[in-house]
Amino acid sequence: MAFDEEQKILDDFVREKGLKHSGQRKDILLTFLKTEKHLSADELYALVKKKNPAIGIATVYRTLKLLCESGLSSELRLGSGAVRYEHFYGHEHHDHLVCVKCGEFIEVVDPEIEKLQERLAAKEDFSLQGHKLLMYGICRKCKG
Amino acid sequence: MAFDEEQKILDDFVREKGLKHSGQRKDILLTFLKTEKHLSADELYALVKKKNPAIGIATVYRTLKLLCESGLSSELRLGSGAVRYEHFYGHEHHDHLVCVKCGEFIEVVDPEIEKLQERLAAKEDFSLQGHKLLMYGICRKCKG
DNA sequence: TCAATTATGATAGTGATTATCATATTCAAC
DNA sequence: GTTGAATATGATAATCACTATCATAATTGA
Ligand SMILES: [Mn+2]
Ligand SMILES: [Mn+2]
Ligand SMILES: [Zn+2]
Ligand SMILES: [Zn+2]
Repeated sequence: MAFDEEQKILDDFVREKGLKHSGQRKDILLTFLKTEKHLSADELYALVKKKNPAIGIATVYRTLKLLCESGLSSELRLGSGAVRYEHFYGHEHHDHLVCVKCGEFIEVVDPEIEKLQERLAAKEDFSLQGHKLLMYGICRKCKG
Repeated sequence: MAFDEEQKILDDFVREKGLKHSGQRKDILLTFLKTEKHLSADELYALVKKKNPAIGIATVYRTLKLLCESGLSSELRLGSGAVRYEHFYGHEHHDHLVCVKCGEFIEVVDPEIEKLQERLAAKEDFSLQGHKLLMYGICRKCKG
């Protein structure tokens, strides 16, 4: 069975919090991990239902919250509309170029930008904990 | 009467779009301009009502949309919760340090970061139109 | 096996925003 | 100035993405 590491992370998190195990959470986790996309709760719900049609949307929301808390997933908020979730564990930090035409995400990192953010925060005597950088524009494909 | 430039921008925008003028929009604009804060629609509504108690929240939302379209205001989305609006016309582009404790915004710019974003986008053959950089952490005051 | 505790699914409720609609205003043409 | 077609407004219903509630089911340590 794949995704052993990720499953262990969730199991440990659940145990540590005094929670109990459930098949639904496992189904949701595995479905989430199988897709490398930036999914909304609704989109993930649709996918999980193929494997387990009895599942409820509330459980998907509850599980996504656990995945974020345990470090397996992280939120992505663009404009209005639903929050999207992406893999976090085992993925390097990255920022996103978002195509305003087709909605495509391009994942990017620039170590220099990361460093300059630290410098910028330090100048304000601000303890930087994290950041979200979204860059909007037109992707290569959409430029034609 | 102050804010002549801004009023002209809205007037021109309204005329160009074939819309009509209204006192409510003027009240909302002037109230928005008088406050240098990052306001939500509800907060602005509360302020405008002091000057014009008959005004409706729907008109505040409609006007904020016009202000953004005409380049007088721009949206700021942090986490969940209401969208916030800040002055755009006559203000240099800037990004924000957001204190996760007190909610304070610190406005910052780093020309090098701006430039590196362009380089990053160019590398992906992506036409950059804009960006939103939010940096989260603890501000000087909250560190004590 | 048992009992305490947590998980689940259905669904009601919420908060922010948007749509609808009857009425009021604006404004160009007379 | 009056008119009338078009837009604006305020009240409020509707929507969207969640979040809370609750009765029932599953988990788990004793
Ligand atoms: Mn990503
Ligand atoms: Mn600002
Ligand atoms: Zn594209
Ligand atoms: Zn602070």
